[in-house]
Amino acid sequence: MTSDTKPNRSRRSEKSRRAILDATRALISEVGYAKTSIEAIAARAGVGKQTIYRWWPSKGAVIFDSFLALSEEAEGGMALPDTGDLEADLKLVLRATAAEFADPEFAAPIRALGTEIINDPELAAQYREKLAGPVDEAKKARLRSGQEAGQLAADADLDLVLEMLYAPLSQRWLYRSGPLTPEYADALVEATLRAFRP
Amino acid sequence: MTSDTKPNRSRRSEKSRRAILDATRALISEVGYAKTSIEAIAARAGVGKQTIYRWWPSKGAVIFDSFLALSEEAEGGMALPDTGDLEADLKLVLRATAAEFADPEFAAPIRALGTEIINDPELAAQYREKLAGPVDEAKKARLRSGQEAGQLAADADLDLVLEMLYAPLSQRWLYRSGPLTPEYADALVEATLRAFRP
DNA sequence: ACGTCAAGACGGACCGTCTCGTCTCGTCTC
DNA sequence: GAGACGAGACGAGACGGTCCGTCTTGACGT
Repeated sequence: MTSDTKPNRSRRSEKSRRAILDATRALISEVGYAKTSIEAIAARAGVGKQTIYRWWPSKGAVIFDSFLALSEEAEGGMALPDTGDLEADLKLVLRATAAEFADPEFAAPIRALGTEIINDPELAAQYREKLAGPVDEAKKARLRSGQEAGQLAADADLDLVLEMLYAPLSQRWLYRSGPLTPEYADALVEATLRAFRP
Repeated sequence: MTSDTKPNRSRRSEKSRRAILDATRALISEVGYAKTSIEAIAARAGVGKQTIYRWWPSKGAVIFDSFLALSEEAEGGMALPDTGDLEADLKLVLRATAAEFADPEFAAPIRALGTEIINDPELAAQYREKLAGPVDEAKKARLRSGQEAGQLAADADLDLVLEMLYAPLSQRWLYRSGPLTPEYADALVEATLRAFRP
């Protein structure tokens, strides 16, 4: 009855897939999230609309995949610095994160992704699993190392530590409620470590 | 709802204004943000579309005003509890906030507003000034009282304290990255107070 | 009389679906 | 192997929808 034949992955055109993902990223950073339409992506990629609808269920999924592809390219830079000084390492990382957020080139796509995630629980789950998850694990690994070195309370809830470190930064950026200075990043690290010191 | 030179404000129909704002809130909590269109609002409110476009510049502005009206009604309940025990008071408030977020009736409109704010800097500024600002001031007043009672470091940056208290909660809810239990709210308060204790 | 009002027509942008005819494949036959 | 065949993905774009933001109409209130 259901002639809902699923597409055959092995016959998929890698060229079209890349073109669509590249066009998506280009359009988002050029004209912004709101004005990026499926039609525009298809035209830019030199692709039929059906080729997009065949492989992705929604605009959010396309945006998500264009991100996933980007992060997979930069897989190597996943390891966080571990000089033995947790506070110094965290300050370095949080300052870098703050600087990234300040760059419009990075900011626009992340806002686009955030917008989709807020209104699509399924996409949110995928985001946590495939993008945020691995990064958070790397961060928690560094915290655990600090824990073993006695720079963090042994019973500290690492998920909570992570949230207290990053959530204020994310929120300040997302809602544009304040400046993202290196001093702010430092204050965040200092306060969080004070809360969870051994 | 900013600078309207052309239309004559004194002739504006209060009945239509209320009907539009009420219909907006009703639609958002019924069918969700994405499916709430200006046309649907006009039909629901029994109002011509032009009456909306005459007084509001965008869908985001209508949504924002429907919120503003709501918060102005509940102006009285702005004062936070002050029993003298800062930790207990904060736990009470954060638990209540967590419970509010868990209620779909509240959640949907706040997500809608958040979506608009992320992609509209001007709306974000208005949000901070007219909605978040006063609430944050009330919260900071309670923190200041705790500071004077010696329950918080005298040199604590109250903006930072506020962010460390609320941002993790907001982020967890916005991205659905974890449960919002009373225990979580308590842990957040305890960790934050530990970071800023005298 | 004037300006706002409800109602809705209008052109335009995109949506998601649906053909087209073309271009790749793997398979089957000789 | 070589050529014919068929399944299915492809680019292109027409189609009926929804919603946008503007514009027109006639009723109503002051």
